[in-house]
Amino acid sequence: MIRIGKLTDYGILILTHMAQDEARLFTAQEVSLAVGVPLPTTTKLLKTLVHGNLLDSQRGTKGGYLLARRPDQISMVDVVTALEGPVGLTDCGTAQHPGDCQRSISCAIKTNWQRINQAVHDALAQVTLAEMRLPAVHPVHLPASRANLLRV
Amino acid sequence: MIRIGKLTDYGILILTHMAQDEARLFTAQEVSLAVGVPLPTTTKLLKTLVHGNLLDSQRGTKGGYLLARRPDQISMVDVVTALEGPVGLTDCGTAQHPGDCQRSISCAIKTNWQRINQAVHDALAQVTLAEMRLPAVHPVHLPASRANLLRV
DNA sequence: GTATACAGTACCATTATAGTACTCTTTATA
DNA sequence: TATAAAGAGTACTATAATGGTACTGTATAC
Repeated sequence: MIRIGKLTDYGILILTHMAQDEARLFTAQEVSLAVGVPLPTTTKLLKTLVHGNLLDSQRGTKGGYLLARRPDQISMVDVVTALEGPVGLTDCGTAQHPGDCQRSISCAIKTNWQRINQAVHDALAQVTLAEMRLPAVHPVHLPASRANLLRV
Repeated sequence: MIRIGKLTDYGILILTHMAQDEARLFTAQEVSLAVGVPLPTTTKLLKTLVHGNLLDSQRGTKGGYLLARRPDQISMVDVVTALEGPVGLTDCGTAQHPGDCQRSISCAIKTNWQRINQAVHDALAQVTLAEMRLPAVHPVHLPASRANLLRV
């Protein structure tokens, strides 16, 4: 249920690593090695995170990436939004009756989904990168699931 | 970000429809027509919902499906869990260091993910099928996103 | 006994995701 | 000012999950 992609997982790993030394400039190669994610994938993620305004980049010989804000100013919504795309909902109605809100009950449902969405959004907003560095209060070990997916 | 599949969306549509007449027996065909989802897909979903103990089924000529519990006793976690699979997390560590919790920071992150997971879980648990029948307090219309995905 | 309706399973097509490669631009420094 | 280091941008491919369908089996009312 409710999935978060591998790349987002990596992205959080990357940001958490960089948060260890929050003002430092990291090269893509450094990050790749530290986190254990292949360089091409790492660079791709770093670029995306720059686009999402979570990282600043510096080009040239002594270039690299660094956090755009302090770790406690970066929440998981920011990260997930940057890596998985914008918040949004499907069009109203079913496939058979697109946009036909009056005809079906689906529109009322969609608006209710937004209630849920908001709750999920808030949940993600509450956790910052700074907190992710710390161990959870009650660490629990759940059994592994299939195929490297984070299933919430 | 955080996606809910089309089938889950349909499933909620189906359950919401059946909740209109909560003690009645519905045939798969009836449901299919009412909700506007093709019969094969509808039956697949109905079967899955029976497995998830959200519906009871009755075989034979006068058979059909009905809600296993009252609509206010069925939450969105139940539905989403039934249709998208069990709650769980990936294995600890990165692809390079599977299960190697000490070596990397990822394990601490995973346990923190569970905090988020719990929040999401709670958010879904708070909304019941009974509530889904009602219009939201503040209905908002967000722009449509791509490819029939519910993006939370 | 037969028609109806659900149960179970296995399969195929589509699509999103993950991952990679290649070319271009910027900048420090020798 | 030439060069090498490092990021920017884009486009492509393979894999895997999802969505959708078909087929065979089983129960039950009339």
